[in-house]
Amino acid sequence: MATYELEHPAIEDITLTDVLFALSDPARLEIVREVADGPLDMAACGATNPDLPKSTKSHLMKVLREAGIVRNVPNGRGRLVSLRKDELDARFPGLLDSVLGA
Amino acid sequence: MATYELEHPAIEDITLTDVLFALSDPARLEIVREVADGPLDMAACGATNPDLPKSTKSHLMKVLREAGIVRNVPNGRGRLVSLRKDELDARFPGLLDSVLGA
DNA sequence: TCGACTGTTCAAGTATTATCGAACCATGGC
DNA sequence: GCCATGGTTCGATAATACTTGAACAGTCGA
Repeated sequence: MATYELEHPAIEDITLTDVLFALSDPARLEIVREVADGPLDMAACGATNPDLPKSTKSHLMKVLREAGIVRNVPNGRGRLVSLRKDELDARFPGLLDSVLGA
Repeated sequence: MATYELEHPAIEDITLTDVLFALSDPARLEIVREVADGPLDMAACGATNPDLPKSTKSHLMKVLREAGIVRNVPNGRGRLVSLRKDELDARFPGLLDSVLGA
């Protein structure tokens, strides 16, 4: 299942409210913080919630991905998660930095 | 009913996720934009939705107020709504500007 | 090729939010 | 004092969102 590409919205289709909503959940925000320093194996994300069911984590990732915040590409038998920082900065200047800096 | 003060959270009790959630709704975000230029009579807010039921508008305001985004004080027979800009800027530097600038 | 590992999707249940009418209340103007 | 104005609260219903188990699929290593 880690073989195919998942859908990612184009930058111009990303909406501010969707981004804000995705970031408004503590668990999702935590994942974003973890990924902010560089790409991470999806399995390595959410280390703070080690007992989080995988279906739940998959859903959290889906919300972040569909909001345009995160990129999620196949990587071996797993997936690699990265922040779409440059694109987000271009679309919503300063937003990500202010959220992550808080 | 416009006589008593409503509850407003202290700055230090304002959480980032609550703020982001409050701003993640288009109708609420619109109200914030309207108020960004200065205090406004509550009746004047949401001019874009003129047929919005007052109970609905009151609820939207409540979410914004409880998130710490807006101040809502009695004013004659109505209420005056204003942005808690300075406080928000102090607590989450750059956040408001990036959201409003988007 | 056969497991073990990593994730996705589906479905069902739960929980949170949104919406809006109705009842109610202060204030201001007459 | 009375009424119209502006807004809150409550209660019910509808709509979203969250959570999780189960079933399934691609990949890697032995």
